[in-house]
Amino acid sequence: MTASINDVARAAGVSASTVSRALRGRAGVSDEVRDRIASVAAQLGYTASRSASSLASGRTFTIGVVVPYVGRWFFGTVLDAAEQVFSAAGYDVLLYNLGTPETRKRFFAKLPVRKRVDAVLSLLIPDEGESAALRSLGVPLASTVGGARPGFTVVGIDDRAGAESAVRHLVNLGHRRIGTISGSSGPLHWTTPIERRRAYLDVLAEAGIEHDPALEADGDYTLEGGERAMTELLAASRPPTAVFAQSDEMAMGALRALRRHRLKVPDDVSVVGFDDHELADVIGLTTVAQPVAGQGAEAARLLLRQLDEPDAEHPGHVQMPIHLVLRETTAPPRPRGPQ
Amino acid sequence: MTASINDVARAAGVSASTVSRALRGRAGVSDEVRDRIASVAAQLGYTASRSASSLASGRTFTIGVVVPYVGRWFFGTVLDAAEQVFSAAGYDVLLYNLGTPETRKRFFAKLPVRKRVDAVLSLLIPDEGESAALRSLGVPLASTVGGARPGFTVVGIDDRAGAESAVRHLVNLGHRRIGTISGSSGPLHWTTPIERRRAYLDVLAEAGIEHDPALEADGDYTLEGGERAMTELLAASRPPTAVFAQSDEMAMGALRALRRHRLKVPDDVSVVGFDDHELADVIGLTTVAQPVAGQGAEAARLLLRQLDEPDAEHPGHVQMPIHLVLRETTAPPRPRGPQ
DNA sequence: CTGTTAGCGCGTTCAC
DNA sequence: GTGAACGCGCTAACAG
Repeated sequence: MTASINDVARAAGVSASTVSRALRGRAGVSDEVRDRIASVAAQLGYTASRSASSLASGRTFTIGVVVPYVGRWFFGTVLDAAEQVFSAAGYDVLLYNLGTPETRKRFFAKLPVRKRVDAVLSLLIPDEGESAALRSLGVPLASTVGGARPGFTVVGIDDRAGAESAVRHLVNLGHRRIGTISGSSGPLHWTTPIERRRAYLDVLAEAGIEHDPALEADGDYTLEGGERAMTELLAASRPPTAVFAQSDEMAMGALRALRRHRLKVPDDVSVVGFDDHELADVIGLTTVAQPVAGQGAEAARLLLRQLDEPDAEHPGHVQMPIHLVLRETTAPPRPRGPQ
Repeated sequence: MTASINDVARAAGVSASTVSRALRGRAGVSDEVRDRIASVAAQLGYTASRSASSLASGRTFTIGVVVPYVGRWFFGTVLDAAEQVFSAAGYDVLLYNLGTPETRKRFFAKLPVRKRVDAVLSLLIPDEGESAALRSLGVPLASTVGGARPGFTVVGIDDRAGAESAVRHLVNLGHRRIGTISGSSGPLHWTTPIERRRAYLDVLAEAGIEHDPALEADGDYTLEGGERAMTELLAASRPPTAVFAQSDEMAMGALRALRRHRLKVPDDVSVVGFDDHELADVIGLTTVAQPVAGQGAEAARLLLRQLDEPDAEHPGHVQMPIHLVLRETTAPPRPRGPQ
């Protein structure tokens, strides 16, 4: 078996409490004894049992991170950044991947994080019941998605402004028939698609362009969905000359659909995405860049700060900067040929 | 505070041990009592403290997963699949993201998973010392990368055969100047790049093509690295007409470099990748497909089986199938113009 | 079928 | 500065 605190105490000729104090850097241990204990512990390969110490102290030094799909670039990147911040501070990360409705339901029903974590970072937007469940844990909560909500520290972006800059860019290029590929809102309090869509409608209205429902399609935030949605848009009686895809992955799907239809980008159709996906640059995709890793790191930092200073004031909502990145998938509309 | 087992016991009019037995579905509790306890527990929102129960039972119901970069598609996808298998079986996942040398060193020095996990899945290839450290944990070990090694259940692919099929494809198309973009082997026992490179050399030799060191470049397994490597290859006195990139991300970088050099793919240069990245299809990249999620799920299943049947025989090495996917980045070399 | 008794390994009072 | 005693919440072995 692995060494316990008593093994170390015996080998060092002291009591277990002294070992505990010494190893955790608490005051009240002479330097000589402290050194002796440290060397004995190292020699025995001793590590305090997390189960035992959290049982005794009530702290777990563990953060629960809840993610819809770790495999997707966006979430993987946020998680990566957050994990680095947590582990640098000595916290472990318990990961919950809640991609399917069943796993999600099971998670919120059983709340396996109860009594296991000191805080929770949610990369998914909980609905009312799920929010309440998380709040019932009684630990600090943070999120990198969705709008401000009670009990959570939310680090996000201004979805509205981002989407506006994308659509306005298309308008400024001279496009009048501008389509959009949205993410399904689903049954959740997922405000992002709502905000981005509203921005789309607002900019059209502002430019005096009448909204045509045939120019909206749902891309489900996936590549395949984006492809399907673009195909739908192309089937309209008067297809769009430009498309605002509300995520880069859907934009990539749209590009694939366009290629299959032998349409040239940006000559025949312009495409703007949202996110600045790692591969957006490879593809030359014009997009709204948001600091994905930055949001994960910032949310993690804010969570740690709440753990350190439980009584201080903490911001409920932080917005990170965004900007439009012009690349090669947008251009003025082709001069009208014979209609 | 949250309810403890004693609160439930008191409210249900039974002892704590009966509650424990009832809630874990152990035999020896009458149906009537079991139901009563279940409803009381639900009402009180009781969940057993994992710290306490693992302290008492010695089991943690937690799996440690060690990953080099969660943000990269390959690892994110493997992790996603593995996590689903683990959580379906009632296990939690402790994630360790070891991207930088410092975090990696710290992890193996302190081994925070000690006494915290029932098993470890490693998505990185540990060197000798790191392997020994993991073995010292005394728990089942599995990995989805690298070759067979003692103490680990390894789920992998035949890197050699995969790389051979890629290079042979280029040879069969008629290419004679075939370059390769390799992943740096680094200081680790990372056999993948070695195997893939050897396959490259073997196929060239087999085809009677002399090996030209100027046609090899290191792409560091990243997009940017792939771009740099391709740029290097293009600077050779006689650049390649085809390139085997040892990962799709490097292949995408190569494509970007080629576009910047105004070279057409596959007309001027053919490119083959390795992995079948999610976006390979969007880009039309010819590549060697490997079941990425499949490897994660299989490794997870094998680990769980070891946990269930510690004394049974367990396979040390499993190989998953691979196959070449022909898309649009490969074609016969352009007929020689005036040299 | 159920209750009682001991720990699991540590942190945290208190004394000394 | 150090040690002894207690308890964190639960499971396991033993009675009955």
